[in-house]
Parts: sequence; structure tokens; C-alpha cells
Amino acid sequence: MNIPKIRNMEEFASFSGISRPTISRFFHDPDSVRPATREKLEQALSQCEYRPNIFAINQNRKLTKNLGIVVPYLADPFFAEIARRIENLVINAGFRPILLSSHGDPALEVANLDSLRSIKPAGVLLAPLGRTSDTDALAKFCSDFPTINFDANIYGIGDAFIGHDNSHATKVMVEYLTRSGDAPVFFEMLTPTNPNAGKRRLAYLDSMEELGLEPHIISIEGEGWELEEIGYKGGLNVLQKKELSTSTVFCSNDRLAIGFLAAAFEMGLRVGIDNDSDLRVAGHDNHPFSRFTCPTLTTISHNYSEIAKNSVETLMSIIASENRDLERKTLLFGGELVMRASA
Amino acid sequence: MNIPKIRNMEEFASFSGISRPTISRFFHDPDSVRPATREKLEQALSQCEYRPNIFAINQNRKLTKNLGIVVPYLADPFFAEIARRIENLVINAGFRPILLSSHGDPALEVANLDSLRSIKPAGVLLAPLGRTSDTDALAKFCSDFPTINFDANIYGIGDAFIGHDNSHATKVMVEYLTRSGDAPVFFEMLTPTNPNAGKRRLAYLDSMEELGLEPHIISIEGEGWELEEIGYKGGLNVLQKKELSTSTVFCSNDRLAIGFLAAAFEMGLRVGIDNDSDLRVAGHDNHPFSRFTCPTLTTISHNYSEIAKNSVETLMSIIASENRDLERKTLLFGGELVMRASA
DNA sequence: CAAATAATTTTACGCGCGTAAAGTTTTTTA
DNA sequence: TAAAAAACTTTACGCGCGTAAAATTATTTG
Repeated sequence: MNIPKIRNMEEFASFSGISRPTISRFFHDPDSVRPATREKLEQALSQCEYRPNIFAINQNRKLTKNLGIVVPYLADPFFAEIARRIENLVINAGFRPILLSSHGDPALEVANLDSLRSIKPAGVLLAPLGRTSDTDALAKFCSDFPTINFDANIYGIGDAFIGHDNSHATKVMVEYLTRSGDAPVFFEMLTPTNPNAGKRRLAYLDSMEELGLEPHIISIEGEGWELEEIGYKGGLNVLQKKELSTSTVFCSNDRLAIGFLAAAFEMGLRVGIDNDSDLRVAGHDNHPFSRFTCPTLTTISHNYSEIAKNSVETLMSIIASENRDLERKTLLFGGELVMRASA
Repeated sequence: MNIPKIRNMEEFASFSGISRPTISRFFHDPDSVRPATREKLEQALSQCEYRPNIFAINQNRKLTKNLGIVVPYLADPFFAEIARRIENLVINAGFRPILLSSHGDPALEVANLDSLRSIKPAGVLLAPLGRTSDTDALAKFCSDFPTINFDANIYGIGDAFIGHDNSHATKVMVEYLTRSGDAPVFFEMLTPTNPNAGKRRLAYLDSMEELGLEPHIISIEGEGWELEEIGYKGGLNVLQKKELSTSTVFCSNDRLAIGFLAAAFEMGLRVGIDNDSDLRVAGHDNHPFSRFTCPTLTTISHNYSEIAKNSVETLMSIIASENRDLERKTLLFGGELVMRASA
């Protein structure tokens, strides 16, 4: 009952016995006031629940503590997972994360950036759609705000790119599959949205050549982000027409692989690494659900934690240094082979 | 080059030849100004890219256009999907959605509400964690802001509850399973976080009694939101110990079912509705991935679209009427049986 | 302990917009 | 076409806080 209702910083000043400008500094950075003062304020805070009005703060500060996170498709657990990690890091860095999903829609991607623009973010972590992105709109945004491009590299976009080393990961998987059985056929989308797909394709070709093997790529049609569905339909087609030149399939990503597994199952084919199986199937990404497919999916993980950590740290250093003229750097992190039952 | 840099509403007033208060009204509601005026302003807007400062707007308006959406676990595609729908509806209603995930953590749930508090939302759509939620903190928040409780009903929380009719759905499934084969054993968590689980359990008991059948519930241990893992481990245990009294398993939700399927697969058991299968497995929720399990999962859908639509509409009407004294109403929507290969 | 330094207080202005009141112009109604 | 109604302009104040400058007080240094 005795908790006083503090309506603004002025009132909190009288309540705490400290002047308003000092309080303003305190909320901006507690270490900028004398320990004795800080203690008084913390004491007062514990008695009245005052918090500065965030709109008034942001209106007057040139630099907000808002930090945008834009992902292409949040309903994909892969992005949900990486977004979750990034969010935590951002909060720990003292910023306020604003998570937006483009839901696979280029127009929404631009709208999201527009929406961020209005809240004057200190910086943005952007995982773009890729091929379908409105590159000009993204570039314009990036020139106005410090931006880290992650996951899907669009050249020239952002102050840095942090991502997965597709080339290395693909090579590791091709080698593993070859050593442990047949050489892999590469199963991919003909027109993938995500640019990682192209890199994986090239890396597959390179790896096969290095091993002196004949590459075989199956590119299936399909548009959008319903990758399981696309993989399923494409898989059915491939299996019905018996287009596989070997009994090992390396899918461009786990979601395609999940669809492919469903197709194989429906065809009555036995997938697995054991001798009495008809087929081996591997994926790429270590999708959260790949542990629970039947059989469990052999795949390559991203280094989630390093990618998240470095994305945030790089952005923080740019924000802190206020220097955006550095050359766009690229950081790639290697994944790890995850050997499960499917291959 | 001739695009003028407009820095505030004052400058836009001179630029457009309309007075500032009128412009203010225009941005608040374009229909509140004369068509001729509106056209002039839209004309001017197309020539200079001015947009009102959102912080200044929100600072001065008692009611913001911010609308919070809090879900318990965004990495669960089920919530990602419903959040996606709600977001779209909110945007179309002219509000700005702020999507927050509690990541399964009660403390973060409270922190999320606290964070929303600071941006003075016009209203909030809250899907709480459930059992682990800090009910007092939620209640306090709900008393300060118009709040719709959805998905997981916590009695007394929010101005209304909108959700899935677990009772009806469970009954439909029990009947279907019984008619098409063995009566189902109910497979659930002993201490589920989500309160829907309890309702499903009771509905199972009721349904079995109505049908004159002996109920059989298997409650497995486990904590947290890694439901597939819990279902997998529990499933392995149950199958190894041959604890099933019939060959039909009705899982309390799809994620448990996905884990159970993985366990059955590993045990070499054939799951499906056809005669040469060992086991039938059904789920509940029509999880986005249930279409791609092996075999595809028979389940019951939520009425996603109605739940999303009614949640948003109810909240809008409360916001519009400014009347929060109405009795807390409960709206339940029935799901549909989705017959697939697993049962 | 005096001087130098650091932190705080006082005073004052500005940010960009909401909004109220009174007066003016335009549109609608009869 | 005059009167009534609606929309607009002008003027003015307030929101809650950032921030700058000068004056004051507290702390550190030698």
C-alpha cells in the first residue's frame, strides 16, 4: 500500500533524492555514477518500481538500444533455434532484440526492414531470403544501419557475413559417404531460394572430382519454403523412375531429406546404413527434427553457437566503434559430421 | 536529387501545405480528413518519404498501436505457425505485433511481459507456459492491460480464453480408433507443462467409459519442452517392457507421438493401420511435421485459423470498447480428425 | 590540509508529436 | 442562397527524457 506511484524521472528524482540528470546518466550506464549514488538509486528503485519511459528515451537518444533480428522463415525450427540463441546474446549485451520473420515473402522482408527503420535500430542481424530478396531494398537499408548478414550470403549486403562453411561440410560428408559405402548422388532443388544450396552443389562437384568419382546431381522442381513437401514429391518421382545411379543420396538440406525419407518409406524402401537396407540418405544442417526421423538422419551440423556468437559480437564492435568503413569481412564456421542411422 | 529531406511533421506541413494538427489526424486515421485533403497528403507523401517518428507518437498517445504476442516456445513449429497467423491478422488490423517467445522458461515469460509493459501495448495475446507459469505475475500483468489468453487456459488469466476443444477432439479420436481397430491406450507425460494435457487425459477417461471400455493410461516421466525426446525415451521403455494392453496408442500430442514413432522404429516394430502392422499410433495437434513422419501420423487438427481469428477479434473489440469489466468468456473450437497412415 | 579533480545539482532548452481551444474556411443541408 | 455543420488553421501547451553549461559539492591527490 505504501508503494508510491512514480510517474516520471522528475518524481523519481524527488523520491530518491538524486537529481534528474544524474538519474538519466545512471540509467544509461550505472557505472557512470559514484558507487554511493548508485547504491542510493538502487535502493530507491527497489522501493518503487520506476522505469524510464522507453519511448521518451529513444526519441531523444540518437542511438537506441534496439537491435533487429530478421530471419526468412521462423516456422522453420532451424531459424527458430538460431534466433533463440541470438536473442539471448543480444539481451546479455544490454540490447533489446526485435525478432521479425519474413515468412518466405520478399515483400514482407522489405516491410520488416521498413518497420525496423522506424525504430532506429542500433544495428540489425539479417538472414535474408536469398534469391527472391529485393537486393536493392536490402542494400539501401544496410547503407543506413549497421547490418550483419548471416546464414545466407548476399554479396555486398551488410558490413560482414557470418555463416556456415558449406564447402567444407559438403566435402566431409561426401568423403564419409564414399568411405562407408556407395558414392552419393546429390539431391537438390533446381531453383532453391537459399544461396547456400548453390555452394553445396559446387562443393559436391568439387569433392567428387577430387575423389575421382562421377558426380550425379538430381535437381527437382518446386518453389517456396515447403521443403519437406518438395523433397517428398521429388523423392517419390526419383524413386519411382529409378533415377538413382547409386544407393546413396546426399540431400542438399535436412528438410528435403525428411521429405525424401517419407517418400522412401511410402515406397516400401528400407533406408539405413546396415547391410539389409536398400538406400542410404544423408542431409545437411542438423535440423532439430533430424534426430527423430525414421531412421534418424545422418547429417552435418552448423556451428550454431559460434555463428550466433560471432554475429552478435561483430555487430557490437561495429556499433561501439561507430566505424562502418571497414571492408566487408566474411567469417565461415565449419560444421560437424553427425553420424546417425540413415547413412 | 530533388527529394526533400523532411525531418518532422512541421516540415511536412510546410511541404504539403496542410497544417500540422490535420496531418496528425491523417496519420492516426486517414478517413478522418476530407478526401481532397487526404489526396493532397498522399501526393506529398509520394514525393518525400516522410514518416512520423514512432517514439514521439507512442510517447504522447495514451494508447499505442503496439500489440504483444507471447508464446511459450517459438522453436516449436506449432507455435510458430499460430504466431504467424496471428501476426498477419494483427498487422491487417493496423497494429504492430511484437512477437516474444518464453523459450519454455517461466522467468523469461515474466521478463517478456515486463518488456511489453514498457512499450505500453494496446493489448496482448498470451499463450502461457502453463503449470510452470508464475501465475501471480501473469495475473498482475493482465489486470493492467487487455489480455487474451490462448492455447493454454489458466483460469482467471486474461479477459477471455480462446482455444482448442480438447474434450471433443479427444472423444472423436477415441471413437475413431475404437471403430477402426483396438481401443487406444493413452500415452502422456506424468507432469506436462501444458494444461491441455490434463483435459485430454480426462476426456480420454470419459470417452472410454462412454464406450464401455477399460481405460489404460501410461504416464511417462520427463520435464521441459523436448517432447520428442521424452516421447522417444518413454516409448522405448514402454515397448521394451511390453506395457501396452492393446496395439493402439493415442499420444497426448504429436510431438510425443513423433518420439514414440522413433522408438517403435528403432525396436523394429511396424506402425500403421494396415493388417500386417504391429502397432497403431495416433497423435493430437496436427503438428506441421506430422505429415512427414514415417508412417504419416494420424492426428486431430486444431482449428488454427478460427483460433487465431477469434483471438485477435476479441482483443480488438475489447480495445475498441475500452470496457474490460465483462465476464471472462471462453471460446473453444473443435478440431478435425486427420486420417493418415499411422492409425 | 589545500589544491586539483571528479561528481553532482541547478537551470534551461529541445526532441517530435498529441491534443485542446478558438477562430476561419469550406462543404452540406434545407 | 442563407444557415448549419464539418473540416481546417492558428496558437499553445504538454509528454518524459536527453543533454549542455555553469555553479556547487564531494572526493582524491600530494
